Amino acid sequence: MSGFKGQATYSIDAKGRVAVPAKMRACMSTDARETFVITRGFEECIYAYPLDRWRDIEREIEGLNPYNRQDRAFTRRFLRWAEEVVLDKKGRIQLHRPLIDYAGINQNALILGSQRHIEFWDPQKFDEYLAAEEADYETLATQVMGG
Amino acid sequence: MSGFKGQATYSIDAKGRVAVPAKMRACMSTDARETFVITRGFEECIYAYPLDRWRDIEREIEGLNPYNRQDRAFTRRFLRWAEEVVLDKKGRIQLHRPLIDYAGINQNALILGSQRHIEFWDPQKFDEYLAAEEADYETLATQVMGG
DNA sequence: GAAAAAGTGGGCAAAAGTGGGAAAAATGAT
DNA sequence: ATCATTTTTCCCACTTTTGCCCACTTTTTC
Repeated sequence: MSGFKGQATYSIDAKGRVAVPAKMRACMSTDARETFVITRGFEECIYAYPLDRWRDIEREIEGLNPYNRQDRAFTRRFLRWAEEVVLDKKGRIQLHRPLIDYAGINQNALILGSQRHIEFWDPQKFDEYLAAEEADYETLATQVMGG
Repeated sequence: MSGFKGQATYSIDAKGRVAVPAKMRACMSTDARETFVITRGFEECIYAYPLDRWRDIEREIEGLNPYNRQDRAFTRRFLRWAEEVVLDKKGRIQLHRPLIDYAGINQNALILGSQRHIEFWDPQKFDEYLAAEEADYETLATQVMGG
């Protein structure tokens, strides 16, 4: 079982449904393949974690100190927008208004595989995000992965 | 199992299929011989990694910090174009439009073995690339490998 | 020079993606 | 409490894309 990767641009219908690309569904363990936890992502997009990955994140959260003010603040902000959703028979995920509005998505969604999770973006917003990052790809690669 | 080397010029058909040269297929471990991960390469070409080699790369990506902005940016840009493809019965790889267009390939592809991965180039683009590099081969060798 | 392997091309069936409608459930007003 | 309205859930049908298979040509090998 490998990490999520690749991209797709799919339409969102009037009911807020988007298909999870088959190639991404294939990356998940068969038992966790039906349920995702979706939430606000960093930068203006929606994150979707397969249930088993979400369990790992929960474990990290449980490692925080409830007697520490900052830890409490982070926990509240982090969990606030998270919700569990089940794929329908055609492999679609149901996104709810508040999340769709947060990501600014309408009509089409750009779907990105990002190793441990899937991201849903408004295509235009993603372009703007890429353009706004100061470092170009090659520089970034050298910085992050070591030169 | 040795590294990839050598070159070939094969045709791309209307569906975007190119044969992986038999001599390169022979360089792969028998179990990983069927699946590649293809993605945008540095410079305008397509990289193809055998699955086992890709696993190593994924491990590096997993070492990044999802709570760090730069790490997220790199992960998105890096994984965006990656996709898993399985060779068909005749040993061909399926390249999709976006990658083909990125590399500017039409009709024919120049296929290069490059140690850990295989590269697909538009033949003309590769010539231009060679011509554009300021350092000639001998100088480059001295600089990179130490003189 | 024949047999086998490698490379090229196209057709067909299955799966993926898209949209919409009916049944069931929830909500709210009289 | 009942009925109407809205929302949600489930299922079905259509279109497009993808994957799979077969046949042919060319090249290599013995």
